[in-house]
Amino acid sequence: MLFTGTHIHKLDRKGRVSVPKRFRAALELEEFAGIYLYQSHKESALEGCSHSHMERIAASLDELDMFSDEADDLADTILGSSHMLPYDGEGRIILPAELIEFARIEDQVAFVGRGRTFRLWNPDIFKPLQEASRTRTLNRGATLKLKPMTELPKGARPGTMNEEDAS
Amino acid sequence: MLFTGTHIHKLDRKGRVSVPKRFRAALELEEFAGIYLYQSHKESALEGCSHSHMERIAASLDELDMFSDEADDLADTILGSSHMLPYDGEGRIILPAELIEFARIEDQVAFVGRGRTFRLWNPDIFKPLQEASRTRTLNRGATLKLKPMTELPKGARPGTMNEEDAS
DNA sequence: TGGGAAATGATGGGGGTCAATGGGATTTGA
DNA sequence: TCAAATCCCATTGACCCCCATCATTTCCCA
Repeated sequence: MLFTGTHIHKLDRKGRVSVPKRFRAALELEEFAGIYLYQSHKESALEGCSHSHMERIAASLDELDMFSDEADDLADTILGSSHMLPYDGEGRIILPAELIEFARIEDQVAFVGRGRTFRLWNPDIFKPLQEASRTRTLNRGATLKLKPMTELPKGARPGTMNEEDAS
Repeated sequence: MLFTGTHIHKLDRKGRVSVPKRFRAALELEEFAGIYLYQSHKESALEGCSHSHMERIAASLDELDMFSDEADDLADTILGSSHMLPYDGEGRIILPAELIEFARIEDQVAFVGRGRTFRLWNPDIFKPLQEASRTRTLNRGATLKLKPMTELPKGARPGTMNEEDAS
């Protein structure tokens, strides 16, 4: 149930692109056969997630004060600008023109796994950023403190579903 | 079911507008085939929801002190000014003149998903506001604290069908 | 271990279907 | 009786189903 790796696929003349088989497999138990995409806040990229992840975002927004400005902004930015994209018979989606333009995608799309979510990039834009990010990580000598297995929620091995990152 | 995305439809000469297919699908199990609309108290927009959500609002109002000013005001603004709008055979509603005027809608209507509810806007008014929301969200460095999967309602998660529930 | 089937995933494109829209006809209700 | 709401049907264009082809990987067996 994790999205991992980078997969580059072609955007065809009809605006369609195949969702990588690995990603589709990670989504196959979902009630909605397709993915959600919305514009990233920080990057020239698209954020992608599953239906259940989107439900989780909506449920989390419900918890914020219903009339707070922050909830309003997040609802407009995430829920209001998201696109629900069903697969066709071959597991492709149609990338809306608005999103193609935003992410400055041309004839290729990079699907980049980020665990529970993934991103879509113009490969030419993503590549140098990835290198820079790798360099920063190395220079920083960053290490990741792993949670002990025993603290993970039940069923977290194949069907893991608990982390806090929504960026 | 969730309301997501922004869908722009045309308001015809008879004051009719098609409810987006995706939104109708999210409502199809409702007992009332149509939607509720009322004036937003913060924005130049219309709040929209399903019959069952309106029930939920009424129930929440019940919990407030029955004679408080706040309950009075909310009852007036929400329940008192709400319109129950049935679909015609093609899934359209007739937008009451009062609401068209309030939201300053002209020949187009933007349906904007907000999870359990949605809003109707004049697209020309909504667009710059959405941009501003995005900017504020970015500057605020806002991240959404996601609820743990286990607190989501059944059916909102794929785990309902796999080993996670078995234990 | 090399090479060729066979299976599977990715890509291309034709055409049918249905959602969105427009407008006329009929009914309802004040 | 008139106006507004509802029903009904026509049009159109985007989307989705289907199939054909191409590219890779896997598998099998010599």
